Amino acid sequence: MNATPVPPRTALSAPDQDRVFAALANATRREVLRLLRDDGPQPVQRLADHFAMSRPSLSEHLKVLRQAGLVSEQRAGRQRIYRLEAAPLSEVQDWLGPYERFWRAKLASLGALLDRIPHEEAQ
Amino acid sequence: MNATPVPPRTALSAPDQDRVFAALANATRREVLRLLRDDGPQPVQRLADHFAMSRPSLSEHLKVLRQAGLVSEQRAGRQRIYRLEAAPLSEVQDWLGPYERFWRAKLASLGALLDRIPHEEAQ
DNA sequence: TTGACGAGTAGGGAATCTCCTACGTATTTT
DNA sequence: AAAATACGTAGGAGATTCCCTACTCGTCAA
Repeated sequence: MNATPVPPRTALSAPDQDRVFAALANATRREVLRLLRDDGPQPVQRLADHFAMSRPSLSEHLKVLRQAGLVSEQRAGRQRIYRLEAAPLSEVQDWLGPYERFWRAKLASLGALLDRIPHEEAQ
Repeated sequence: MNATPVPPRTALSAPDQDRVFAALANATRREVLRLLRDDGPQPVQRLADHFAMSRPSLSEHLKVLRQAGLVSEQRAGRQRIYRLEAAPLSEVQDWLGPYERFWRAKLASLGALLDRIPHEEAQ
């Protein structure tokens, strides 16, 4: 009964939360996270292949992600391997928790409403 | 078997997601959401009581939240009652889904690591 | 050791954000 | 009808974002 199944998670400070949400508020950065998630850790050049923008601009996006704690970098020769760090996303999920009942209530009543509408096959 | 337990949820377009995440990337706006969540729908003046900033500035924050679909406004005399709209937050949760296994893996291994450290009672 | 390569930084420009004060507008009270 | 109330918008200042091109730095290959 002394085991620690889940380590303690410290809630992020407001500025840290700002940084995480701001990092996510950009389609390029979300796509980087998706690539790291689906294709695993990879160097900058391979990430850059997926974007039309200049590589230095992508470098800046990576910096924003790093400062938000969403990715980490590991040097390998002259490459830098970026890796997804999902911990801040679990903080986002924790933040969402208290709101969940609101959208569940809404979706449930909308579902009930839809059920009351006669189903028409064609328009 | 023709009932609709949950209504169809259309995924947000990238610019819409940008708007939601950007709206959340500000402590004042997150606090507004919390107030609407915990204290229910309320007029602008009552929200403004909680902030040091000018009321017009808060009005602009409310506009950002409105444009992200996170709040709705209903006029009542010369007041405008703001209400939490949690639907976009459920989109955020959906977006988080595919990342969940990453932080679960990380937290689990960290938990296991902590379990291997001898528990010391005092420093 | 010289050159090429992978990646970050510097600096700059246009747009956007976040705050302010002043003002406009609709509604309610007197 | 006039004054007060509740709120939004206009316009502006200063900071930040997001993109670019040029350049620097470290590492590997010839």
